Amino acid sequence: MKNITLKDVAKAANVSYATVSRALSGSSQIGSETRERIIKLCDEMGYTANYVARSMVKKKTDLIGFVVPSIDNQFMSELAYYAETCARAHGYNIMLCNSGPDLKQEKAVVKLLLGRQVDGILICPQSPKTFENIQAYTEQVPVVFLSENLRDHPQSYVAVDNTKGTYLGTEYLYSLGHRDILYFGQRRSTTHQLRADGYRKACQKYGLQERFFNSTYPQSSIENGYQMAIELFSQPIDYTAILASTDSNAIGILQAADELGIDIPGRLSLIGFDNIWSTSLPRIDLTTVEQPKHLMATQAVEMLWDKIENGTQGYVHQILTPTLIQRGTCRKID
Amino acid sequence: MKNITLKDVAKAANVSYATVSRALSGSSQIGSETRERIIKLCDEMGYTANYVARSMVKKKTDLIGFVVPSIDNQFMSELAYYAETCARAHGYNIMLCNSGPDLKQEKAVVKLLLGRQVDGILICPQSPKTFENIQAYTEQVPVVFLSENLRDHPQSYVAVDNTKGTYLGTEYLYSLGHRDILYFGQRRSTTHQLRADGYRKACQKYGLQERFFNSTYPQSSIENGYQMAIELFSQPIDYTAILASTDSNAIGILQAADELGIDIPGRLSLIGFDNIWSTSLPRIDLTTVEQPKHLMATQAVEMLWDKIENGTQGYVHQILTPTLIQRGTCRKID
DNA sequence: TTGAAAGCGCTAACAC
DNA sequence: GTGTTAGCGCTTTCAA
Repeated sequence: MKNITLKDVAKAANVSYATVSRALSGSSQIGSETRERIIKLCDEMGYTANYVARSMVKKKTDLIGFVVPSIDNQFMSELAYYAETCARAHGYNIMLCNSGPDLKQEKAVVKLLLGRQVDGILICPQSPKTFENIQAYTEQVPVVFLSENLRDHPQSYVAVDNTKGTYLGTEYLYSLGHRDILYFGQRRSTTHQLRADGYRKACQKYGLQERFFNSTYPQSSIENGYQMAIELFSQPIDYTAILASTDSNAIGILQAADELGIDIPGRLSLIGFDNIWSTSLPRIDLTTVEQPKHLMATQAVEMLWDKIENGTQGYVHQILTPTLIQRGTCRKID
Repeated sequence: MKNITLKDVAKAANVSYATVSRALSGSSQIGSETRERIIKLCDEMGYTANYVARSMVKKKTDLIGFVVPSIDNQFMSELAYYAETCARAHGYNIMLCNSGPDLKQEKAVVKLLLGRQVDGILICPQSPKTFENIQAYTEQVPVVFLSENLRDHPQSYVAVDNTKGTYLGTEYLYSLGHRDILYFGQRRSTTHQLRADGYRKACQKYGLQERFFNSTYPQSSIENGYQMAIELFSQPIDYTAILASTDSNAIGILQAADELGIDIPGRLSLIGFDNIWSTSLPRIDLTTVEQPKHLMATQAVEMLWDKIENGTQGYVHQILTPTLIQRGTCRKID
């Protein structure tokens, strides 16, 4: 299994190994006939360039670290797909790391990635504390944060306009005739605060009463959404629609409603947020606010790419526009 | 942003840089007092070992290539999660590559990974042709195939016992009183042939008539399942249960049945295969055959690990046992 | 126990 | 246009 190196090829071609290197790198400093002869020879000998050695001298690995709390999360895996594809198109490869469940591990993987000499890091923060958690490293390598709003932190990130998203959702419910809309969400993260803000703004605009139901669980999940919804539904339902802060929460609400015989959308309209893939399943068919995942991932990669290739300094906060996906969980009322 | 190297630390510590290397690698060839002094110093100076340089001399990168058709596929992303976690626990990192949609790209990414000097490759084949497609490379680096049966190919793989899975499903339907069971599946891949076999075996065992409905689409997906189901349901339904070859197909069937007012499980029982996460959604609640994803991924990583660390030759076909997940889409009949 | 030095495979600056 | 050579940051003999 001995690897064929540049030297081997050089020997076979009877040239110095710098010449082989030139032929392969497409340098202009070489005779086209020599070049072709060498390229052909490399092919015949089954030579594969050693990227590690190249990285060594170039001080550049063409590697991007991709850090997510958990790649099996639907939202993350979609982002990962687009990010990997886009990165590879730019000549970069992805090193994948799951950062969950705690800040310690998140920090550890970022450090590890640094040791691997990645040219940049793309990170979906696992918590609002992530920024501070890895601050020591963000000075050593270009980093772009993805999917979480960092608000005014001096770091580049790409996220959706969360406030606009919930505003859109609320407005849509209003246009359908709903006047009593409940916001169902988490308290903790910045993202959730921004989403609550959008709801609040729309309520003010349309003169609706603000009604919050805040989950005591820090993480949004189907299970948590379900538990909270059961609690919610034990009280009188004096509203006609629910705006959930995430699709997971919304699906949990759906489950609770099904069990309790509360018809959605007959009795209650429901809107989620994220547009994860499952929401489009026929039996779920959840009306929701879409995060433009393809665009988010692509923009994040290109932002990072720009930092790496051009050494662009400073930071940019890229806020993408969400769109409402109308499906079957909302109905018009009078 | 100048990186601190061994040399810098050595200079500061007033020792040769070999000594620093020894201190860090936990060599016994060093005075414990020197070691501690150096380790402390490394910490203070914020030294991070350069993995690329180490790889260079060790001729080992501690990197595993992970190739999947598309990471946003639920099944794949679950495997990826477990694989990454397990690999990292063994000191390896994952380079992620999407191989879809064609064999050309699959081959390209494997070649790329080789150039990256990965120590091994874990691959979820995108087609039965994958084996031949990348054969040129499987001699150059340890490779473990994941999730597809390669049958008698002389390559290591980890897969579920597909035949047993459908056998289990058929048997379960039989135990529920079903005597007319339709198998709904793809033709192309080995996996699907094996799944069809399991159905066939169970039919023979229990004296049932074999009834196949084969999709003309090569890929299983909700959309394809739906289209085929619409076609299927345009003919008389003279069976009481459907055994679908995948969860995606099953969910497509569910959609078609919903639209046509065919009650599941009232009129028709339905079983899927894979137990992808969506099947557990409250409104889907699909009875299905589980592939032990955690075990599959872990075993595959450890198999690869064994090949890498111990240079284990030969190949092993690891066939894992599927289990039936009873949920809400099957009912007892008389 | 420590230091000196070779070399991993490659790129790039410098000669010719 | 092509060859020579000096490293990139590290591990690992070999000497001391």
